[in-house]
Amino acid sequence: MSSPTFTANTIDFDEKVNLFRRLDALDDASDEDDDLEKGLWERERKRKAKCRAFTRRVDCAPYQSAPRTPGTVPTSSKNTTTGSKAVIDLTSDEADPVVILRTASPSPRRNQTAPGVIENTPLSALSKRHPDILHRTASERAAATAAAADDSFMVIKETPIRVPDTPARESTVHTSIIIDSSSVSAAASASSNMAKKRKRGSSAETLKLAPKAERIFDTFSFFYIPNDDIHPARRIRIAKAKEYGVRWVRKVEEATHVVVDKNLVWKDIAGMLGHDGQDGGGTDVVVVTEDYPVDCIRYKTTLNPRQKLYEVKGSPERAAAPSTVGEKQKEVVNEKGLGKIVSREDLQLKHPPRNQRSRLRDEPSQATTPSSTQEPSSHPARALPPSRARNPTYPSLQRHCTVPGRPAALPTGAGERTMSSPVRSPSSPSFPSPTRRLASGKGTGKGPEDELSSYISMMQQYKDLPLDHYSSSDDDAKSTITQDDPLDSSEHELSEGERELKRQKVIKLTKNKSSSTSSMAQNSNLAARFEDRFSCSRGGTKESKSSTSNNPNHNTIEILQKMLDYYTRTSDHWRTYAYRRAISTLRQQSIPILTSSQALSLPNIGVRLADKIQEIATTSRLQKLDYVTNQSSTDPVDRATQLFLGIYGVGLPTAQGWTSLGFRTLTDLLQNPEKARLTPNQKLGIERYSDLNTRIPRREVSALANWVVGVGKRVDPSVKIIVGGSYRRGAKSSGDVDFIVTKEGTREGDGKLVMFLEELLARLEGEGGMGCALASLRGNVDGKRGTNKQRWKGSNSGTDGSKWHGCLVLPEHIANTISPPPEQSAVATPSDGRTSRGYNPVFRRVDFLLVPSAQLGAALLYFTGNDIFNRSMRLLASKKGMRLNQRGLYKGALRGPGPGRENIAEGEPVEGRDERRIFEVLGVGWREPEDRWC
DNA sequence: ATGCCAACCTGC
DNA sequence: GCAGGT
DNA sequence: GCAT
Ligand SMILES: Cc1cn([C@H]2C[C@H](O)[C@@H](COP(=O)(O)OP(=O)(O)OP(=O)(O)O)O2)c(=O)[nH]c1=O
Ligand SMILES: [Mg+2]
Repeated sequence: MSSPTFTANTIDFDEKVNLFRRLDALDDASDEDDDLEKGLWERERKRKAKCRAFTRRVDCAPYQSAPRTPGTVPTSSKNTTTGSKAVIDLTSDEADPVVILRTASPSPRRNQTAPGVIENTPLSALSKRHPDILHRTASERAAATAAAADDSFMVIKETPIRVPDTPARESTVHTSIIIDSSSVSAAASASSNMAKKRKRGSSAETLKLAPKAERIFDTFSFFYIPNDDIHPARRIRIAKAKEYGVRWVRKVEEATHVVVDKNLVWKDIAGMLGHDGQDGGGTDVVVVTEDYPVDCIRYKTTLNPRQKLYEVKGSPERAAAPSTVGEKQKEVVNEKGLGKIVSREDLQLKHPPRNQRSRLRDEPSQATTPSSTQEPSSHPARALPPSRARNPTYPSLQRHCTVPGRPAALPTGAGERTMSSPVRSPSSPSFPSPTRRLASGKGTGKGPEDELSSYISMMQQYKDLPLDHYSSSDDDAKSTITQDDPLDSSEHELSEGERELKRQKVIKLTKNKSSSTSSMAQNSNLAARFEDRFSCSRGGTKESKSSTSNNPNHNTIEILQKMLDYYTRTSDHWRTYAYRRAISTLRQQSIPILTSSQALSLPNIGVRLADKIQEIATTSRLQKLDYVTNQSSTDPVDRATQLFLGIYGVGLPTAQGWTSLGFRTLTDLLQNPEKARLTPNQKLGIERYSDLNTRIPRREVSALANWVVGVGKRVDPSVKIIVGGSYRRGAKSSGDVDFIVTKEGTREGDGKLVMFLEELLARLEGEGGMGCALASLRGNVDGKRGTNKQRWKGSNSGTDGSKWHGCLVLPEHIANTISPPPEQSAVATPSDGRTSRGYNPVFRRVDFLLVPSAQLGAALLYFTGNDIFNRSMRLLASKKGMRLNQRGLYKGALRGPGPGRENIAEGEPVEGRDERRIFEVLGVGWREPEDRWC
């Protein structure tokens, strides 16, 4: 990407270029333009394309036909910005901007409805006392006066900048061959590893079954391709799988799974899959690579075999890059590496690449005591790929870390400054392992722990080779003898030996310590549990997020979190994803991460974030964050974008569309209905901008909830109303109130709960809790939607509306019962739309979830959140071949592998009623609602 | 280069 | 089918 | 954004 020509301090603020364009330039982020996938991700692709169309990046010239000059930015309506202004007060706490709506016109809040009410909004309808105000959706109410159609507001739309939509994608076919070679060599080296283990493995010929509970393959039968155990690697795999209960069959038809050698591609095996070879495997048999059983064993779980991870190359389902068998197989390189011995879980290092070419061949120390692991190979640089390896004691080398595209024009790059300054004394090496290792006496509990995690790391790197998780001491004794087998590929044998030796040392150590209890127990101690990699398994309290936390990287995390929040606002999905993961690993560290190389050694932290981490650690600031913060609070367009994003019902595309039309304030929008095309909900969002951006103090949530529950009890005492959401997690303030409504005996489809809700809402309104509906229960009643997917989603078929979504106001008499009353209208101006006296009615967002009794557990899980926790749980479920949604946990759900991600099989329900059981089935330890902050 | 990915719901 | 929401 |  050509370097941008601006400097940060010479930005022309009048330039009608929005924040994101500049960020992209500053970023030198290579935008991932092509998502071949559809659905949400396809949507995202289009969104990005559109965003770029708005921002018209002049700097990515290759594809655009005619780069437009900045002057051609549509400045359609500078006239609309006159007259009024909305001011954001960023000084208020909790970062909830309070917007004061000022208008030039003397009586902005006019007209015959209630003061402060805007025509054609839910509120206006409410104030006119429509009888069914709570039951009809806003649009229905507004239908009568629907605005006439006018010209499209997407003026920008056809300033087509020819977004580089799919640049040069065809080349992937060829490049894939090269990619192939790497994986082939990886497989080959793995195989050679296996060959080494053959001798020791031979002792395991006597099949011993794992304990029954551990036999994850009990109902499986594997057909291997090639279906023999000639190759030592495969023989061991097969034996291993058998120990976990698999049946090794000789005919494809009898198999539940076909396990394919990694050197084979689809077309090699298509013929063996029977008549339907090219039909995508019409039969039930599942085709996986050899990695699948290994991973299942490693995680002691039946994983979802349909993940891309386990897909045979060239599979027809997803048009994976076809490739001839990688005959260009490179020479197997020495893949010793793995110097790190002392990584603890909290210091877990990145897995070194498989083909690491490290030529260092430090002879392994032969001593058997743990302290002997002190050999130089434990230097962290060994764990890094050569291109990344650097001498951590030379600050100047940090320049290697700088992003190539980082604009030189960046004003006095803080990163540069910190790097040239001798911030890091030699006494603070980037890798703290020596001290830690010294601390690890052999008798202490810590020493073995370090050794164990090094073993874990090795397992993860060389997961291709099945490990003797529960091999008996005899096996180990043998293996120590036969550790080196010069049979194959002499060039890496020594490293093999080293690795082997270390592994065995670990095993010995373990055995010494835990005196060979059930060998499986050892295994579970050794292997990081599959579930533990998901954030839903890790702790998380609201305190653990707050600044009172004693996390050593607290400051870094906080700043990175702000970056995450920023990118979330920009809907930059994948960057957000990466930040989340990086922050997650950072949060697990027990020591401060101070240098970039230190950070780089951690998983999910790459060069860009590592640089940022170092910058934060040394300067307590992050230039880029300062820049974007300043930008979004200074630049008029960015300010407007942020302002509009605060409107309920407005997202980034809409907000950017408005700023492109020249709108800058809320009144701009209200005064140009033709162009702004506000939906009814958006009108309410503007009208109640402040209300809906104000968080609700906990005690007020309690008051509101008590009131609602009380009224509900009078409607039907057998209906249970539970408050979920952040309130259930113990939050001190909530953005809304989430109610779960359920009743024993209710089933999907019977309209009992719907009727209850209608009655409840009517009574609530009658008691002064005026409100409005934002989205009503539609419930798939009308057959408008009949596609397969929809029907599947709507397994809540029939008249089962499930969620109601609207606003309520705490009635005054209820509000008065709150201990410190909620601010009696600071400026008691009677003309200000306040009810009377001083009461200041605030619209509060409220959600009702109607739940059949058999789904209460899943609904609680869903509605308690938080959102990240939910997504983590659901991801975990899907990785295990299950599906989790608000109705329940399903087993055997198949989500089509392809980009379409259709739901092949709904799956059979496993659990929905008991929240606790869902945790159990998923293998996640129970977490109290208070501990579900992720 | 390309994958990564929660699973739904309503409004328009 | 997209936008916005939980 | 990171990892492969
Ligand atoms: C926003 C969101 C919520 N949820 C679930 C988890 C949430 O706890 C629950 C309610 O949603 P929210 O009310 O939006 O979130 P919250 O209650 O956790 O936080 P607050 O109201 O204080 O802002 O719905 C999702 O599953 N996915 C989502 O994207
Ligand atoms: Mg909530």
